[in-house]
Amino acid sequence: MVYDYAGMVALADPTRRKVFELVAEEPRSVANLARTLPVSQPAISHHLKVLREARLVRAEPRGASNIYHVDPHGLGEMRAWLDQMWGNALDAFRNEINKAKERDQ
Amino acid sequence: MVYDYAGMVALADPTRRKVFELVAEEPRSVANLARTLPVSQPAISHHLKVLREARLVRAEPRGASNIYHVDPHGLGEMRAWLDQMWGNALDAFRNEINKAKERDQ
DNA sequence: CATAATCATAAACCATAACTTATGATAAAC
DNA sequence: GTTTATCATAAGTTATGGTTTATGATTATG
Repeated sequence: MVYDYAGMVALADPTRRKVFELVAEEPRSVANLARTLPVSQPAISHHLKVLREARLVRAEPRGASNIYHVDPHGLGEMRAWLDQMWGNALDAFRNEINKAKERDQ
Repeated sequence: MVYDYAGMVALADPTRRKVFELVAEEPRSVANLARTLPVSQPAISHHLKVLREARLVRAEPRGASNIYHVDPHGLGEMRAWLDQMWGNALDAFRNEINKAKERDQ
């Protein structure tokens, strides 16, 4: 797995999480997001850049606007990595339980 | 859903992620983690506190030691929340696709 | 009882990152 | 062609968070 955790970092910030959720709800322009959230337009642009580099969203130019959508591929990558991580964690946990049971016999 | 994202924040830091992975591999004491990783013992304690408050790990005193384990319940909560989040995101994405198709007919 | 080991917390420090204002570039509208 | 709207980037400030050293509390060890 070559996933680099960028998605975790991206979604760890509350403002950025809100941006993502709004974009996930329906595609939106930067201006729309800036109007909706209580931060400046450059702040929105910056958050979108982080989300973009984490492949959680994708920009699509429409005239002077940039419409942002979720990127299902990036989302899938992150999901796969997390599924594996806590799959491993839960497997290890089950092993511990079993070892403990054997000891107690 | 009342999940408060603490798990995302917890796993966004590389050191903390490493701590979690080591604990997930097998239960470990604070001293063991401090010996294994290139950070001080207080740093380890601090990271464990964040992971604990996110309910990703659980402490179990054994003499003077504190043995940390993964907490399957907290892990399950985070997983459920994420599954719902990107479930919603992917549903919304599919809706957009369908709307676009209808428009193009 | 004295010493050593384990751990959590507090204080201080520093790097990073989240914001703001300012600016320039591109595209639409008039 | 001028103006207006949209957006990204740069510079600078503030806030946050990860780290270390110092310390005290608790538990085992001799």
